[in-house]
Amino acid sequence: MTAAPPKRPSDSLRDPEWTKARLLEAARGEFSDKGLSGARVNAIAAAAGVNKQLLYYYFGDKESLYTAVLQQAYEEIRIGEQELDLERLPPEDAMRTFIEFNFDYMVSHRYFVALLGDENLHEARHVRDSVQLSGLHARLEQTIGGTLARGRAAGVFVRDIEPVDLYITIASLCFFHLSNRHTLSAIFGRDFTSDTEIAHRREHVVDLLMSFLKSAPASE
Amino acid sequence: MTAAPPKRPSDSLRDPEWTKARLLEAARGEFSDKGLSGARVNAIAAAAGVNKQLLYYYFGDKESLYTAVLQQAYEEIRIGEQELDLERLPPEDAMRTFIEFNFDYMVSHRYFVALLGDENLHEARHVRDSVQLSGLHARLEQTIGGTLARGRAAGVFVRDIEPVDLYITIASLCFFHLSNRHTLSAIFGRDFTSDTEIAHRREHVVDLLMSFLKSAPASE
Amino acid sequence: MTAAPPKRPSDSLRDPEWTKARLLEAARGEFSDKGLSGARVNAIAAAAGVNKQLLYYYFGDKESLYTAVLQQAYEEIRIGEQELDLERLPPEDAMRTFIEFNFDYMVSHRYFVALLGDENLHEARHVRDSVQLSGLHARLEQTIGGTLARGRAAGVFVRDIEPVDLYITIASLCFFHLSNRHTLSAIFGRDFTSDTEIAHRREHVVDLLMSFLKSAPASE
Amino acid sequence: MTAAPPKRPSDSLRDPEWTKARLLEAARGEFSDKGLSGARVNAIAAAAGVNKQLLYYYFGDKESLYTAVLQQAYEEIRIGEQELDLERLPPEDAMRTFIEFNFDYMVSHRYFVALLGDENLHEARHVRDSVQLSGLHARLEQTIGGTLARGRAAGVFVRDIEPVDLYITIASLCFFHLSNRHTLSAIFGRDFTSDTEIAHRREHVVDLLMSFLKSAPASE
DNA sequence: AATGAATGAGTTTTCATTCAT
DNA sequence: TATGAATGAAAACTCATTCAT
Repeated sequence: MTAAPPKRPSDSLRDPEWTKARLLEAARGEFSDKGLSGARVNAIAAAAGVNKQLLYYYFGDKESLYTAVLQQAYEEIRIGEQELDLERLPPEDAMRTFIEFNFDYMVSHRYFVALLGDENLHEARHVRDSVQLSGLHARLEQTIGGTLARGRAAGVFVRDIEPVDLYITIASLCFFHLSNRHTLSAIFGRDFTSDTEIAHRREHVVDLLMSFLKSAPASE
Repeated sequence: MTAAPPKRPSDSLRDPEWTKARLLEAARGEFSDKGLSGARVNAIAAAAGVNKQLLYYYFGDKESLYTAVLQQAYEEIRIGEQELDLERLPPEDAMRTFIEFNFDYMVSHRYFVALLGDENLHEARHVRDSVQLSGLHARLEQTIGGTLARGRAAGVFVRDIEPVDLYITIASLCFFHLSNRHTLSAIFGRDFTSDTEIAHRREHVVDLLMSFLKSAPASE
Repeated sequence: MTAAPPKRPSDSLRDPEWTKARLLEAARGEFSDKGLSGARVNAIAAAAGVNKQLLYYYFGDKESLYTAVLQQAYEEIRIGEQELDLERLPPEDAMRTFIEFNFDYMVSHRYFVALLGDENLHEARHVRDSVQLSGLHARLEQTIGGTLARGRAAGVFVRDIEPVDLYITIASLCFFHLSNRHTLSAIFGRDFTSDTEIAHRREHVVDLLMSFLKSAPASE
Repeated sequence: MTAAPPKRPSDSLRDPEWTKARLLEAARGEFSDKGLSGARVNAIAAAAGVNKQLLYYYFGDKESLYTAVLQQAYEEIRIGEQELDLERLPPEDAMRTFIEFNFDYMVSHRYFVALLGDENLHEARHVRDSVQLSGLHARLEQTIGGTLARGRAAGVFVRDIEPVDLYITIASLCFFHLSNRHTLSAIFGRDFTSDTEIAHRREHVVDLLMSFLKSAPASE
């Protein structure tokens, strides 16, 4: 389940915040289903239950709405990560928690996976230059870096790896099996979306990553 | 480097095979750049240097052309894999070769990455039900399975892992850093597309995967 | 003279009912001139003096507009018939009035003749299954049947004939000389569209039908 | 059953007359099904089993082919009428035979009905000015006129009616129930195409016409 | 005589966006 | 704040016709 739906309008039909939230939610659904070009402004307005013109009134145009959706999506996951409060945990637990959070977040927020896929088709031109987002991600880098450092200090993490490199590896393993689940299912003639398959992959991913961090690099 | 461009028409302007090949090539470019909905039939015909109607004459409609492009893309990579002739190599070399081939193929065939991303947005409805593709991938599964078995028999691979699970893990690590390179670059304010970065990641991916295969699972 | 044009918009350019009526009127003209396939959506919009897209906004597509035109055409003639209020007339007058109304209606509503001709080319697929139309025609059948019965009861109509059979015969004689007037004129090298010719035929048709109804069947 | 299909090509694929005949036949089917605008040159060539370009080679363009089809259709019915050799029959028999021939011809050559309907949509511009056709129809007028005269001379026909007027009335009654059978069936919710219905109508039409010709005009 | 390849002009339809209220 | 009406530009697709062999 995604973010809680905005509260119903108390008694008036005129609740701008609620209307905007409904539009954003509808847009997120449409954009993640169809992509930026495939999405229809009509469909978004209809799904939000408001007049199409309101969308323009609040968001300017289709592309700005898309940007707003992406912005919100990134904020939500990064806030979720911060709320894990990894510093309070021993490094190994912290890392495992971080990996599992990412894995589970993608599973339960498939729209996030789809949105990012589509935004990459557009060369990320809607999120690039967002000061807000770079701030959020600087914090993310620090969190991972801190956990790694604590782990190495404690002797549980042996590998020397850059935080961003590790993040990309984690993200790869949490993201790809979902982003590409349809083609994978098609070419292997098998359904990769069952709970069992997902649980199996979760275990594999966590195992792979943790054992990597804890193992010594191959000497030569 | 992509597939070699079809031979020029010997002496005539009327060479249907060549025309179809040019259309496919142009379509591949447009579809990987813009996605199915974003692509313009006009642009494809123009890029192929032919009349727009020829596209319909040969491929029926936009969506069938898209399907043809995907089909061809899958065939090319799978043929490339088969030409590696992994059976001739000792298991460890075979596996490393397979991983490196996949990594390098994605790097040099970015359109493949983009096409698959877009096709997943459409829930793989253009490749599903392709008998041809499922045959190609059955062979792939056998190749990986064979290499794993040989490695375990020889004692170099300790992990017990399903071929398809391993394939997905490999693909994740070869694919994601490219499919999501734009958002990654945007959020971390850094360019992940330089040769140096790519080489760095290649080493990391191969290292991660090989050491995983060769390591013992965590005892409990 | 066709149906009165809808009232002009009082003071605003935004009068959806008026716009729809203008579109229907323009469509009726174009469809009856060119048929469904020959008609051009562009021409209809231009004739209605509105943007082409409005046509889609209000009617969905070309074929639905065609259906709406047919529906309206049938409604108008059947309403006209009902307004004759045949029950108030003695049966012979009623029947003559009905025949003359039909004859005159076709003459003054040539588009109706053309539309029906074209709709038959399409096997009536646009009017089939219209509940509204079958209701209207059930009433028509009753009206004719009632008049026939009254006439027989009064001894003025001798022939025993089914209402629908009679209707088809009447319609044949009122319709064909108009629907086929161009080929008739061409093959006989004569103009059948002059007022004199029409008046001559009217007399002939009424005479033929009335004398048939009043005559005894050939004994054997 | 329509005109006998042209003889198969004896041994060569190159039999221009046969090819032209197949094209005409295919065109007749397509034009009577879809009308001039609805017909597709592609479909005609495919149905004729020949290359589309041959159609242009033999007939020039779509519209000329349409004209050729109409020309042939008119010739065939008028030749059929002449072959009745009405002069050899007593006038009443001759007239009844003429009426029945027309009725039956329309029933068994529905394409003729459809073609004429469509040609009237085009204001008969494809048959107008055909010297050949006006000759054929002059003869028709004479045949009817002669039969009427013989009948009046013999005292069996009482009515004084112009040959062309009579022809139009006959044609109305033979044509309309077929040309408009789809809308009639739709609006009355009944199938007018069964053999029983057709036989019923045939009797009615012959009865109506013969009794009209033999009856005295209403005195006043 | 016959064919498959190729085309230009046009056709329906879609869609983001703006206007008027 | 909210709405339904209206639009222009462009999209996919069609189709009669011609070219080259």
